[in-house]
Amino acid sequence: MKYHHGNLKEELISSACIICEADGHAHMSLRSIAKEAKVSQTAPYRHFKTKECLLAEVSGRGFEELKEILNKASTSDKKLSSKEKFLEMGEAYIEFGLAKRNTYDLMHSPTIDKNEFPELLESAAGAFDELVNILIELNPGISEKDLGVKCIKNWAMIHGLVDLLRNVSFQEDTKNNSNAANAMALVKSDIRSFLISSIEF
Amino acid sequence: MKYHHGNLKEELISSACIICEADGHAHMSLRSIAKEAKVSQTAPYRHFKTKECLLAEVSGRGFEELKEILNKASTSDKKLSSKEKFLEMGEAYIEFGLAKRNTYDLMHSPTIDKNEFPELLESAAGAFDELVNILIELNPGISEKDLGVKCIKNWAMIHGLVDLLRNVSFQEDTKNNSNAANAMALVKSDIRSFLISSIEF
DNA sequence: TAATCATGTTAACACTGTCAACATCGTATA
DNA sequence: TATACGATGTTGACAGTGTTAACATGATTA
Repeated sequence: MKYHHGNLKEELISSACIICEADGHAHMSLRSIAKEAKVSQTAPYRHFKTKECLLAEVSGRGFEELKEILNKASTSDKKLSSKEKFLEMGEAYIEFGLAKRNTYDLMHSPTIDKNEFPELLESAAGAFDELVNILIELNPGISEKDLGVKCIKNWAMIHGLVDLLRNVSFQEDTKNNSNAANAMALVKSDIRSFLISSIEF
Repeated sequence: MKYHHGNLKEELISSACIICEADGHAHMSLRSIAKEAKVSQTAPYRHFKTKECLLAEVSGRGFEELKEILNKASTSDKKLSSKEKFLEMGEAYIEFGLAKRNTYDLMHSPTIDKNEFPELLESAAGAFDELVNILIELNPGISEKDLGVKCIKNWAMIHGLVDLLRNVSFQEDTKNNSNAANAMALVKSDIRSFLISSIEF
């Protein structure tokens, strides 16, 4: 029955990560995660100035995980061409967006003002750099300007696709025959093919 | 000193639209907009079952406005080629996303479960159809499959771009020299050129 | 040993969405 | 025309939220 917890900060963060992914960051309360750590409601305030600060931490971990995933995809020991590696990265990114749905939301939520958490900007930039590296590999000698445009183009397309894949849901039972839903179903059924025809290598 | 307001529902919605755009939907309280309409805290409950229902209405208006904007861009009386019309639409979409920042957020926020508000799905699909129409114009005789892929590709790219343009902000004072920020600045400075080279007509 | 400081607790504040019970008004019907 | 009723408003209350202030505890360090 020790008064001090010992490892509270870390435990709060990892609880927050779990709750965020389970319920969405909007439904996460400081009190609930404090209770989960068997600690009083206000204990978190010894470690985080505000709720937003804790959420920023969760978001940061998300970016770190994403960066790792992208890095792993592009440096897998399978003998892949640069193009194939890029495709792997694209698929990994999409998979992350779909699997860690709520975390991905938090990472892109305006709830957290990234300008107030510069380390988030850095983490996000780190993920971007994974993209930059592979594109340089694919386009040796490309000008900085062309490289920038190419990066944005591909990033925007894939990032936008994740958003569409998640939001333009169409339920099986309801026959939603809108153009949007039909097209989306088509893409969803074979993401790899879509990427091959849509990525600008 | 009339007991009944007369036009409360409409006034609540338009107040909500204004407050959402000003403060962001997360910071909008039912009570505050009730107060603005000089009506008791619980009056909104005569017109909206929950706060989410009111927000859904706001989101719906956003989609309607977007659809109008896209339609206007593509049917302007200027003598434009189909390509140019498409570019106008792209620019208009991006402009909307940047100008009505918080409304655009709400429209894509997971706060509102679109499956619970089918009319939202319809509105969103309506905006999508504007895109479909112009692409058919540009590609007469295109197969349904190819059309779908082309639509998603362009939509995803532009939608993703909006997200990037807003989030990969770089402050002038802070010299953020990440690859991401530099590339973004480049694109931002000439969106039209970026679209020309990135849209697949 | 004593002082200090990080880290915990308790109590309280203002604010939120929401509900139940009651009040008022316009209107359809007897 | 009188009246019953449904739509629309109000009051009061509840549980839950983020946050702060004041206090308690325990480890570290002078």
